[in-house]
Amino acid sequence: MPRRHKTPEERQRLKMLILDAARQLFIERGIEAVSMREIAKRMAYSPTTIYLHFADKNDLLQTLCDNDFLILANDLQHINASSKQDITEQLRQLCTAYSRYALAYPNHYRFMFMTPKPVNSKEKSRIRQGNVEQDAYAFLRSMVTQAFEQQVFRPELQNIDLIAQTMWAGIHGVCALEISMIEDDWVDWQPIEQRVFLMQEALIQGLVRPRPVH
Amino acid sequence: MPRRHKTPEERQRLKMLILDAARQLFIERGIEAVSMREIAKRMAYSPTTIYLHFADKNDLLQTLCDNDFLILANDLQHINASSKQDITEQLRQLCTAYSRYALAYPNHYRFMFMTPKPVNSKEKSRIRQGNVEQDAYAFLRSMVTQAFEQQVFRPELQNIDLIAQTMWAGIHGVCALEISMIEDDWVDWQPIEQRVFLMQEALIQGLVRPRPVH
DNA sequence: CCCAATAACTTTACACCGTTAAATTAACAG
DNA sequence: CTGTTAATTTAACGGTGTAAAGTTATTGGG
Repeated sequence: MPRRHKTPEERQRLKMLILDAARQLFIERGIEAVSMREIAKRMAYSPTTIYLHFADKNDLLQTLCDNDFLILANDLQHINASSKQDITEQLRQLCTAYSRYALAYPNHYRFMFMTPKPVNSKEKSRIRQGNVEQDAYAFLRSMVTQAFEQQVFRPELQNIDLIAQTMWAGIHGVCALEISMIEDDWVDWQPIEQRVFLMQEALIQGLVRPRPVH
Repeated sequence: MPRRHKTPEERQRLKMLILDAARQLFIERGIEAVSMREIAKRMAYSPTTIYLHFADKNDLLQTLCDNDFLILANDLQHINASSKQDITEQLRQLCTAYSRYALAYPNHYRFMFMTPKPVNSKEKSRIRQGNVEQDAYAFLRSMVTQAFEQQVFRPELQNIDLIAQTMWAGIHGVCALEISMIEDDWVDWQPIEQRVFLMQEALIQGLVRPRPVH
């Protein structure tokens, strides 16, 4: 029973309904269970209705993802609050918070950082790039910049993006291996907390200028 | 035109034919183009013939993967040859060789280490686990063990697997981000060689006992 | 007040996919 | 020569994403 000229609020509500159904399916039964037909079934609409609000499946997933990026960025915010602590301690906390997020929502994380995406996805995103409150990379980068200005890194390290990307890659590596290989009993995996912790410490030790020995 | 009692050699040859077709498709058009039907078309058989030699698609891909694991392990072998060099230099070379492999065959790498696999895959593998010449993790682990015995690591690091897994995760992180995010222009990615190099150095610096300062 | 326009939604359809079951073919054993 | 059986194909099932066409029912304009 269609109504002509749905209000923008109603259109938004339906869009949310789609996203909610998708997210629920995503969480309950994993990413491979998320099909357009399944989403539609769950919200008691026909599959093609979804295409009135999203260009295609990827667009839908991308939108779903945007939300998760915001949640991640938001999770990181509270670190800065306790800014009495020194900057390396804050970097440590950043590593911990990031890995906690990744391991708490492995399905989301997989889609966010472990799946190649079409190139056009940036323009459509509603996240404001570079905004520290919405863009987790920007947050990391700004923290690294702070540390850099306090000259905590080894003197030969002069490229802020390179430092930030290396830290990211380190923690990402631990989380990504955990998510992909958790079922694999080929390797005698050590506890994930220990792996995160050692990576974090190794990165700090490896990148930070050694304290002068008296 | 079926022949009764195909010889084991012929059966093996057909199996190879399937694997070759799959691999070629894999390389040419990416993993999502590798469908049973496409493979069959390429080798001018019917799709169902494949199922006479492989249990299902995953079994096929797993077998394909086994080969790549062997190639990786083989790529690493020659590092030990030049064993005159000190062990940290060998660890550096291991990092470089690993990342070179990952970035040269991103599709293979994706499937090997960035895709969750069913649990039963180990039993069927023809790779001998723990064999340094066939198992890349065993190779890394043995090299870390050597280094450990020479007491090159920081004294608080006593868990060999933990050290090995952390080194792996670091390099994996760089490669995995590169492979997944290469198209992403959100982040101002620094050159991949620099990212690999800094990770490698950070890991060494972070894990290795500092030389005593005179 | 009525009717045509159109937004909202559904039905149908296409071309794929992995996989199974049944049918077909042809070489061999007796 | 014939029945058996291995090798292979055809047909089919239930799934996928998505495009095109069809169906309503409300609404703005004459």
